[in-house]
Amino acid sequence: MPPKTRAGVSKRAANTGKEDDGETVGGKRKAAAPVEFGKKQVNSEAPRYSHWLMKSEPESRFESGIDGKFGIEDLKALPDQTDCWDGVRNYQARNFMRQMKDGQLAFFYHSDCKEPGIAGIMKIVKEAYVDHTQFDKKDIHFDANSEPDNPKWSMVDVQYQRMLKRFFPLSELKKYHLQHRAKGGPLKDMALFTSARLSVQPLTPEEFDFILSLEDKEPL
DNA sequence: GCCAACGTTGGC
DNA sequence: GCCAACGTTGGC
Repeated sequence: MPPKTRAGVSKRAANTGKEDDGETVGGKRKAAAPVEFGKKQVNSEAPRYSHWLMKSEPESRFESGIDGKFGIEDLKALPDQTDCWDGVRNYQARNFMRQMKDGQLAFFYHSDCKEPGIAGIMKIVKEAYVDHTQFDKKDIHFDANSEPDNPKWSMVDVQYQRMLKRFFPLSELKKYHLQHRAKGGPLKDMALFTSARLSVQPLTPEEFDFILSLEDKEPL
């Protein structure tokens, strides 16, 4: 149930709902999109991603009197170690969740905390369905502009898989990213850096595998 | 349909 | 706490 990022609903949202289907993202801006996912695909089909990274804030931070903290330890502690990833209020992030398939893996990323970085791995165990919090007036993610017969926001269920053998700090990932950008390598276009604020991001298998391989390496 | 203003994210 | 980056809104 925890809202994973603070993404509140904009008070100024006066949405007609027209931006909400398909791959087109809310904004019309050409979005500095070094990765192709921002663009509308000419031949319809959205690219099929197989791996993901999802951000959540593991440390307490009160907003409207509500603590949105949710780290990987919180997920691990739940019954079935499973939870719904509610509270996403960004179209790009939502659209990625809608592409997620049962059984796919996602990194659990800790954001907005002392040590941001990747903490562990989870699995998608339920594909996108209606995020109920958009209709709950008392929920911090309530969206007055979303109509029950045409809900704007979706969520997926995720299940804890395991912690990484060691934590991968953002700072370390960034060093690799910069190296790879200069000389080539799997992390050269990683969304964590090219679309830094996106809370749900796709990873290529190469990115995913490379990051996993760091488990057996010394911290850079 | 452009774009300035506003609000949020999230690293530092 | 600061503030750069950038998505979203809404005036024109």
